[in-house]
Amino acid sequence: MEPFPPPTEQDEEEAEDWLRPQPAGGAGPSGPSKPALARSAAHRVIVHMDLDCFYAQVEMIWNPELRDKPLGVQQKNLVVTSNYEARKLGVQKLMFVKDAKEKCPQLVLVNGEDLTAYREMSYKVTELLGEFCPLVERLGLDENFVDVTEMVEERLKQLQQSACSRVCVSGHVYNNQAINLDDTRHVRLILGSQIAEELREAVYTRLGLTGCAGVAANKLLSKLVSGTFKPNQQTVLLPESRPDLIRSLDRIQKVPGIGAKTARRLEALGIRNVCDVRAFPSAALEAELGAALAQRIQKLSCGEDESPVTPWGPPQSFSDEDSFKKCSSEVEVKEKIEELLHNLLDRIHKDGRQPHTVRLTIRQFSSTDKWFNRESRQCPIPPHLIQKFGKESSDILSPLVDILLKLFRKMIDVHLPFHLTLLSVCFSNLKDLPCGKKGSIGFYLKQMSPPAGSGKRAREVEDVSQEEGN
DNA sequence: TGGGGTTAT
DNA sequence: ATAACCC
Repeated sequence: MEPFPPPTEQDEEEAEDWLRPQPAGGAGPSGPSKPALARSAAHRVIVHMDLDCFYAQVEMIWNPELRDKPLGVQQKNLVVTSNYEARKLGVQKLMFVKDAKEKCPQLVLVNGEDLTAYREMSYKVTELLGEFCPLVERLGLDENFVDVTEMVEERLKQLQQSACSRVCVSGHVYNNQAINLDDTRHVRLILGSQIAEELREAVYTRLGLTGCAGVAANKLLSKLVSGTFKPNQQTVLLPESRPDLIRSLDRIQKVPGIGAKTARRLEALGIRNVCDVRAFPSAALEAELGAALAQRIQKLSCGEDESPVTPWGPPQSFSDEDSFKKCSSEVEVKEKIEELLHNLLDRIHKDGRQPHTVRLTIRQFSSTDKWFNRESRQCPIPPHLIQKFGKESSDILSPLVDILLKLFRKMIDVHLPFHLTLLSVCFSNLKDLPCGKKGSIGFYLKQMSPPAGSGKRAREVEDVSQEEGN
């Protein structure tokens, strides 16, 4: 499936992850194969792209009148994102609506609980990046990693042939470090910064979105460096500045891959920052966390990350959820499930593949342990129902509701009182249609354009005080 | 704290 | 099925 160069001696040591065939997305080196050159690339060049306040940007594209106003995107009682106008006035991410309104009474809020528009725009970005280079990995809706090593190697070759060595960095250099053009690692990263600039430019001119980029030798470093200059700028990290970037992580949880749980366990060991991790005896750390996690953490703390950029293509699951103050009767549960299913069936229909598994997730109220008391049950979808996903026949709906209510009763004894605060339905184990042919690659494109003059989306939220549920 | 996603166990 | 991670 992949033009894989025959192995040589030097291959043994230098074979890097990105050289291996990728699982999905039709990824592979394009153009003429040049084995010797590709293999000599001991260094990868990775771009991390991070769109600026993504939800707010999408809203401003849909409704340009919002552009010069302080804007917040609201989900339930939270302002999950705000534009820079609002941030200047003190409205930060994940602020309570109440606090945000206090800080900034002129704040305009739009409801962002329906992610459809964001999701569609997000895939357009990933797809656009995929036009430049096949190795694009998504992280959430607003971030992408791009492995531009191959592009850099091509440009490096051209540069070396053209005898004129005028290369100029695009954007910032981390720490303002001096560039050494005799160091090919520097030159590669500079070429990477030029590519990053082109990617950002394309995303802006074709989709109207601004964002930041970081350029470095692996995913971890590119992600860390991309945030150094914040709205709509980019930064490249040269190898000599790597220790500085790593040291700037004052708290261990800022290392991507180390979340709340491990951070707390590490803190119990007296480990607060990256330097502490490295100073800590490996054996003791492995005894505490297990070998796999301990070794990963120590690598990350040194800025080492060999994980490849892995394109996923279309999503591997579709889910829809809703949270609320209270849901305590089976009838309400059924209504909520029907709502969730409507949205999901539509999305699955547009996708074209068929799910083979359904899952229901609930969250029960508990005053202690405020969040994260979720449980779920899943089951295979009966084959005769699977067939019906392609058709628009709405008689899939009630059998699915029945299945989901059975799953619900596995978790909740409906004769006893209950108090739910969240319901979620997830379809997974997606498979292409048996007929084949059309379902190939390309991966995802929906037709949707901003409503031009057709009025605002009626999504503005005037009154925040309304409650859901009973 | 939302409304999603992923992988590892 | 859960638990961890990411946004």
